[in-house]
Amino acid sequence: MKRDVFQAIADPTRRAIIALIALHAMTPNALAEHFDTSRQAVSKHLRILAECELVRQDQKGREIYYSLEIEKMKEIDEWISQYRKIWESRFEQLDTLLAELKHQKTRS
Amino acid sequence: MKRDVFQAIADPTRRAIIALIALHAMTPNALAEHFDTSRQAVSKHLRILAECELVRQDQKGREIYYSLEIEKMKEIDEWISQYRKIWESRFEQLDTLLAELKHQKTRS
DNA sequence: TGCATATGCAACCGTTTGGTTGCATAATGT
DNA sequence: ACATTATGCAACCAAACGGTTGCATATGCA
Repeated sequence: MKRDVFQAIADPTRRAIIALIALHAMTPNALAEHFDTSRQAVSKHLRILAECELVRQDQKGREIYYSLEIEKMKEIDEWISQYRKIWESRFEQLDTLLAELKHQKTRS
Repeated sequence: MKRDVFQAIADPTRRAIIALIALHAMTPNALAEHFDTSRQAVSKHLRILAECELVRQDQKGREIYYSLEIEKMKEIDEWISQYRKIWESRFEQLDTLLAELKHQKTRS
């Protein structure tokens, strides 16, 4: 069952999990307390996140600490960056247009 | 039926549609030729993209030209930017660490 | 006017999703 | 040793997803 990163971040609960473990590693139990779903549901979300390598697991005794694999987030950033280029270039175009208008006004 | 942007970009076909209409506006028929699904399936994807305001529709006669609403893409960029901050700060930390190590080596 | 074309919508269908409950396993503490 | 705690896994279920086909509507053209 191959899942990609975009599938993983589609669910709001998973995005919330990502936000939480980005700050510091957390156990499934600790995470579950932040949501009004069962611990097992959170565990399922973590499994999905682990499947596409968005989280790292560190076993400490019987506890497993999950933390964000920030490198994988770059994949999303790379995807959005191609569109960032578009709006940045449009902004530049607007910028030069405004400069031209200002120039015309000064001359009139 | 409220859908958010992350749901919308979760599907690979929709991401492909986004990539196509980012360059120039296209009709559903023209889009459908790029995929091996029915025109109606593409139409459904367009409806979902339109629901969360990721596309603009321009009617020209009986044709409807769909183009990317680039502003909405910034929403995704804003989300990812909070994590971009994390890996950039980590890179800086690594950078200063390397600088320190180099300094120590020079002094030894 | 009549016919082809472009599109959206509704109904249906198999698969996936996100949740639940129950159970098994392993580590901790008394 | 035994009860408690932390976790994952399997089975089940309703809802959503992504696709299909069929049909309705509206525009363009001869």
